[in-house]
Amino acid sequence: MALTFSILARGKENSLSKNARAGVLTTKHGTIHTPAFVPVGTKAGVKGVLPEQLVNLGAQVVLANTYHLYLQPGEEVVKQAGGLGSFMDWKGPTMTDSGGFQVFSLGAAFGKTITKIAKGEVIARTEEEIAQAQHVSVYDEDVATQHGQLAIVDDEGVTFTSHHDGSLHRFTPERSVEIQHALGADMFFAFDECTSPTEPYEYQKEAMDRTHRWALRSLKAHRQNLSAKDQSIFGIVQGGRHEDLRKESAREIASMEFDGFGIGGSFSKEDMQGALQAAITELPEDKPRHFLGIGEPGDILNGIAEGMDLFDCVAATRLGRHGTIYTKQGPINLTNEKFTYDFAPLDPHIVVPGTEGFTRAYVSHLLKSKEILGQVIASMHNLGFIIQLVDGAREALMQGTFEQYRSDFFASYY
RNA sequence: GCGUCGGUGGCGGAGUGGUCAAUCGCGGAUGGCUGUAACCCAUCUGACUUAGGUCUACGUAGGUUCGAAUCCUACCCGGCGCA
Repeated sequence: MALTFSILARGKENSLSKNARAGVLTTKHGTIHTPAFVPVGTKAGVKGVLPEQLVNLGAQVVLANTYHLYLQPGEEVVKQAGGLGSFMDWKGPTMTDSGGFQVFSLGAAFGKTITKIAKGEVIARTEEEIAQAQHVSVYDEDVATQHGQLAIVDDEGVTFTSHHDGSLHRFTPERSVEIQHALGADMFFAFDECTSPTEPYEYQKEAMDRTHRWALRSLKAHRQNLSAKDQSIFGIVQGGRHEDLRKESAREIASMEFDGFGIGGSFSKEDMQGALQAAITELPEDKPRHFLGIGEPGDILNGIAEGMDLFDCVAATRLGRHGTIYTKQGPINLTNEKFTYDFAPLDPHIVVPGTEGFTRAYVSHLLKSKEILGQVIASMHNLGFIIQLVDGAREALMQGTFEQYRSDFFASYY
């Protein structure tokens, strides 16, 4: 077994967080205490933060991306380097995402304002809009350009136009797994289709069924490659915001012999909790669960409450680079004028190793003057904030005080 | 002193008779960002405003014209060249 998982503590019976758990996940490259936050290093590098600093911040595992590394530098380079961890000099456990998210971000979501989390009311597209969108059975080379998209889905796989040079590339579940074997992460995901919440029910169902078939193909491709037996594969639950589909998807994916499970999709904020609850009840207790692409501090605590174990999210580093830092009182945008003379610590209520001596005024200055150090400090701060938040949640679960911990957080964070 | 080129909004720099409160870039303000096409993107950036407009503006002062940042005259200031 490439991976073992055991649960050490659970949320209190009859509490809102009775499904929460704290556990230990072991891989060939080390142990992960869960719940855990997984910093994202899409292209085999967490933007702005050295591996050594990640360790100091408390990071236990990092996640990279198949699509991006396949395009650059190519999986063969990573393979010859000795695998992802060796390539980037990260000594702990690693994960890779399958490229399924790029089906969405370069496909239906391309050039749109809609992203991982949709804002406000989600309105299903009209039949006309759907007809014009990316769903075709036979790939037409001009379709992508025509509709301003870089990814086109069909039943067999996805055709991408490289965002680097416009060249055409093809991903199938088998190909994604093959690349992920070359990347060699301890844990990786089955190839899936992440859908837009604006898609109607019928399409969510169709995409979900396709994701299930792809899951089976991903799993089969993985099990057939005995040289990859140190790697673990996670299946991904889809189903959009519909609770019945989420349930069905979770049941279906759970019936397959995956080592762990991911919950994917693009949500509107209001639908997230419901979709999560619907899926989780169908997942086996004894395997790790990863909430893909989530999230913001509050979303993570809510995910933990529902029983999720792993979280990855680009928000911490992206927000940091763009000038926003997390504080116990909520996020603040350090580039705002009001921080020019604010000589307080970034967040007076926490200590993030490596950034504890910097003032808001200083980092504000660095960010506004576009000094790269500002982005580094803000990214480190945000990663440290999230990791400590999750560490605290794990601690609270062990102590039986998680519900209190969560409500304390929401009482001051807004 | 003569000649010549030029003086435009915080800065750089377009515009060279009406469609100009004036393209664009920088700077500034604010917002966005949740499996990273993301050191990115969006909006605003003369004043007042009942948000439709109103007023003051393209070195200064006059003038031509229905109409001038744009044409003419004088002056002031700057670069360059010659004395």
